[in-house]
Amino acid sequence: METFRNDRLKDRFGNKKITISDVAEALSVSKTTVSRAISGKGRISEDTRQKVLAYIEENDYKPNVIAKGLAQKKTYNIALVIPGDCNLVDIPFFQNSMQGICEEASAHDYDVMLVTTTGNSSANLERMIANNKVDGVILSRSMIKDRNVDLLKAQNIPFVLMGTSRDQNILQVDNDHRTGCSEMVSFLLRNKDAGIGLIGGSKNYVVNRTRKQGYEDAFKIAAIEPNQSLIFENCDRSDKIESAVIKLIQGKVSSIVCMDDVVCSVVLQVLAEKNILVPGQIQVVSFYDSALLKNSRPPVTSLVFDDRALGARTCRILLQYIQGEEVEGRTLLGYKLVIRESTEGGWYV
Amino acid sequence: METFRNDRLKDRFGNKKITISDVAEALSVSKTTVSRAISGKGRISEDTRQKVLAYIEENDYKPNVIAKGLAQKKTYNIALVIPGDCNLVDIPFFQNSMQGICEEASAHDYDVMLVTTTGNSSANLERMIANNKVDGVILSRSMIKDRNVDLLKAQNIPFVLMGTSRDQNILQVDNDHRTGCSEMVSFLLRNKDAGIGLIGGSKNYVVNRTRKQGYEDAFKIAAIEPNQSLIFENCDRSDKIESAVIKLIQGKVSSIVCMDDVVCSVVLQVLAEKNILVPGQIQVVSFYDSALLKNSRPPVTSLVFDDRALGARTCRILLQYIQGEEVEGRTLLGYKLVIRESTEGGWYV
DNA sequence: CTGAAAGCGCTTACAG
DNA sequence: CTGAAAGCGCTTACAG
Repeated sequence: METFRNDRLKDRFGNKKITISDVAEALSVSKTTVSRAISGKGRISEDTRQKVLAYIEENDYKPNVIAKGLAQKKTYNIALVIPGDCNLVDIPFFQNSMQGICEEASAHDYDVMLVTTTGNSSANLERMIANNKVDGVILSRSMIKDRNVDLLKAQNIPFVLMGTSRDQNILQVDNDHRTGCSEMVSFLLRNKDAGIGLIGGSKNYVVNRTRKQGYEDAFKIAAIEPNQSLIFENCDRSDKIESAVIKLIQGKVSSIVCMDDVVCSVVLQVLAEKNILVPGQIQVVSFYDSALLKNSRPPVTSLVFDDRALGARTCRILLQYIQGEEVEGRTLLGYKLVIRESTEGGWYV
Repeated sequence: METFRNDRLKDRFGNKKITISDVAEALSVSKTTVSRAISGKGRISEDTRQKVLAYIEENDYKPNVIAKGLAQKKTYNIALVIPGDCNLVDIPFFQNSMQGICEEASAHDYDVMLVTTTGNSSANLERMIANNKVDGVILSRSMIKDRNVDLLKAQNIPFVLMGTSRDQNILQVDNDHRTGCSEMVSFLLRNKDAGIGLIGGSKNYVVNRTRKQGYEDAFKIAAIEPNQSLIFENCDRSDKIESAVIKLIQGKVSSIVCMDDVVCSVVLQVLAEKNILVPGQIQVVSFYDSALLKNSRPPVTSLVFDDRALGARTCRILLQYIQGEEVEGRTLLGYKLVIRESTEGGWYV
């Protein structure tokens, strides 16, 4: 078996990069001048500025961000905290928002450090902060009780939550799940048929509670009392979902609202096995539309959110905050209600 | 709407951190001594060493890794490159391996920077490298032609591929897909029934080609000629998968081998719609077992890999390489063949 | 065993 | 408008 050894250690000077001193020397100006030409700070004649910029461009000089950071007591890094043990339904969300975050960060010459947290330990985040490696932190979709929040507050580190919290003192950016869910349930309620079941995942996730509020809002708007026996929360395993579906079938509901796509895919399977037609006998909708449902049969009516935009927006707000700009305490992003076959049954029209 | 402004900018000294100078001064020793006590490099009396360590412990001093890095021309960061636009089936893989990478990196006091690449552009990686922000790079599951590899080679940046490449000159760590797939197909071939269909995703992914080789290996071992008309590659959309399944049903195969879980979930759906019993009429196996299939009915026989261990191992090898240690050119990690209901049909026994 | 000094590659008062 | 100098918080020859 062939082995490798890093030979770069020996000829360190093989790929030596050009520094600000080199530029200064070549141009017979001071490092100060070069620095000013680049940063745009401080007075400098347009002439020398152009001269420096031209030289830099031509010789492909890239300032060392680490050194710059040291001098400015900045790192030009932010941390993204994601749960290492999240469940399937959240994964596409993280994937997409991550990309939005990275793009936005890049655009402002920031980089993103990844922190995974397992269970309720914030050891990794603690280490990252102790090491001074980041200027701020993005927390993703949080649990009801989040230790990371406490840590960040105690250390006075700028952070924003990509998600929703009841804590008014923390910056938050989220998709408008509540309004979206309300609108979707209102759509189902348009004929005043209150036989709408709800199946949701763990109540430990704030987002599930928010969605439930949207469901309730819709009933309030329609001035209809929701039937509590049709609501099944904390269905975090497929057997729980299955038994919920069976009860809803027995209850002869006309629709089943799934709080997320994992729930939805199990619901569809169970309905298929029981030979219940969708939407013929029961309509199905999902509060979240991910790639998971892409191949579902039938395609299901769902709320769609732009997670990538969410990530980008969250990142931008953190960066603004870090730079001392004033930012909104809470930002809510839009949604789209997409009607698909799973609610196209015409029997109720 | 309430707004926020970062007040930390004003009282910078509010949360000033203790530096090596503070420690040195407090102990009436030089910074050199403190540095040596911490790093363990250079001669130092056990006495002073303990004294320094005790003080540090007590006063919670954490060296500034950025400054340390500047002095050593290191960053203590590695970059993880993941495709921003990967398809669903890869997401759980990234999620799990990511965690392994982060844990291993943490254990060696390294941190992980996230780089997402879209399409075939390596602009983000280029920026990260130009900015000197990382000591090395982990590339994840690559396409047949990967521009990042060219970039990294040209710049002479240490990197390892978490995946497989035919290029013998790049460090690679991967699950042993080939042997695993071979063993699974051998299991199906144990009764010399060659009616085994294969449905796979895009051939642009190296991993899909590797899996196919495993399939072929098994036939070779059994001295049976595979029937080319039962092999369907490049099924990257569900309609392609569906038509492949239909042809396989017409071909009266006894088994369908799915190259990944997305393929598998579509296959199961189509079989259910066509009222084909699994495993009664057709057995189904998948080459990769992710959370995606967790709720499948019936549970499917599959290869299971430890992606988290893969990530950790990949990270370790990169770190060793960066430090100048000798490492294996290629490392292959094990797998487990898990027999589940989808192949438990007794008709062929 | 220990320390003064130079240096990593930048920025930024301060002085001119 | 420009530059010398000090400084960010470390490390590391070099000398003692």
